Amino acid sequence: MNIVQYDTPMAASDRRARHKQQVRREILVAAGELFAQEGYESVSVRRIAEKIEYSPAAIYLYFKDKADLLNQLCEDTFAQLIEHIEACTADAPDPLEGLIRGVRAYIDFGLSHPDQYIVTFVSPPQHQHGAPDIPFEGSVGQQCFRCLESAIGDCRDAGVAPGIDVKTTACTWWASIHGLTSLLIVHERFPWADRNQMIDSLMQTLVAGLLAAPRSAADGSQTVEESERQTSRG
Amino acid sequence: MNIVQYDTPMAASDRRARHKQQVRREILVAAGELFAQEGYESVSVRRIAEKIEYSPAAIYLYFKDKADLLNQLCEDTFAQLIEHIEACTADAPDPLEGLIRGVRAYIDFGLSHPDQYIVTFVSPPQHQHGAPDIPFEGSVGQQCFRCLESAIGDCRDAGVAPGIDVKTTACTWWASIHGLTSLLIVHERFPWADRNQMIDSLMQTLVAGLLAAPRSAADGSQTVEESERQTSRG
DNA sequence: TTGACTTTATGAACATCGTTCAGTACGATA
DNA sequence: TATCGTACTGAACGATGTTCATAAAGTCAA
Repeated sequence: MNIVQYDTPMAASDRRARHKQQVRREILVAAGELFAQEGYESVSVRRIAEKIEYSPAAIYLYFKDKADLLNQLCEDTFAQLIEHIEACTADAPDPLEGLIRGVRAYIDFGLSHPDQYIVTFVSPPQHQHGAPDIPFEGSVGQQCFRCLESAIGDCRDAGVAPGIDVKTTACTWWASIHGLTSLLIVHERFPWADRNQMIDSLMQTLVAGLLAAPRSAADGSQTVEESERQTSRG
Repeated sequence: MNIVQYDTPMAASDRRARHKQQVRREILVAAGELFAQEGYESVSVRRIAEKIEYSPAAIYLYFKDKADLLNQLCEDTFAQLIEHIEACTADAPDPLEGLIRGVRAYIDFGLSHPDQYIVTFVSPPQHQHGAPDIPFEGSVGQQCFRCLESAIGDCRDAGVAPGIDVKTTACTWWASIHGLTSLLIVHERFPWADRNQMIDSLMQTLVAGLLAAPRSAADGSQTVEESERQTSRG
């Protein structure tokens, strides 16, 4: 940090604001590292304070809550998520490839930011009784879901799966992807199959589902029974 | 409860053992209700004790931990789930139909026992760092997963998808199914597509994935790229 | 430089948490 | 009736998230 000896009044208050932002960032970084290493629940505010050599009470000058700390971290990392997905899908040769790359980017991101992923997607939103509704409209989550919707829409428009309902497909895709990501994080000790093989298998299944989707939009709901009849009795 | 006035010595100790089991059950029921209503983290041992009108310390005569309490509840849930699935799949005409019915039974169970489902599958297992591993081998959870594995194995053996790796497929199926179930429960306010349509869409996708699986076991990992090439450039 | 005012940081405290343990009450046995 | 073992409890411990009065430091007009 620079040592400024003679300030104009305005420069002084500027520097104070800058310093405040800096301390705030310092807290976030420390908290982020500890949460990632040992999990949100088992990291105390006192330990975060100790790491940055402040008193525990100081943290409450910068953040409302311990939860607020994590939420701010989530905002940060999910801005990164969108950035990451867009970077991975930018130069895809076609819509389906873009969709696939985006999904892989999502899974990778979740697995490398497990704590933030759990808080945003896995934990039930109601913390206490009478907790304020956190709005979905305009959230980073919505932005993220729209990313998936538009990627699937592009595939449909490109003729990959002309008959699908984009919203339904986006929901089930998200469900599958989230299912794998969250289970791998939460049930870490489960005797999973090989991780990459599972991701590949899921991607293959999702794509196969797209390609096998009904060619006309009308009769989507009967398809399972049709497939089943074809297979089991033919 | 019967009032027994004259016991033989053996009958007396029997009754005491029975009473102990009864209290144990009482604790589990109370804990289950509270966990379901307000979540594991925000229910204290003291509140559970208060509900059954015992002292907090009494609970530790029956359970090692607060976490142990949760684990016992999960065992119960698994047992119910297995029973439900087996009832639904018992008279299936063929393996694929059995698999499909089992999966639907799983989702239905989750959606109609949302709180138990969350406690068992969604909430991260409560262990500190360096806590002893709770063994998966021999647990009811393993039994449950084997149920899915064997259903998928039966499909493979029946020629539905000869080339698949059963374990990998079981894992990804569970991930997808769990993803949908848990998201529908946890993010209740999310603007989902029609619920039944989503379930149908997921089932269709999973079955399509099975049918499109590689016919030989060797080259599973390349299938996504193959499918994609076929679609986007043809 | 002084003195008033604002911002930043802290130590002590509060309520609550999971958990333990010495000690009590009580039914079963002899 | 006396003894023994089990079931149970009250009080306490250390740790948690959070608050608040207070102190220190910084800012700025005079």
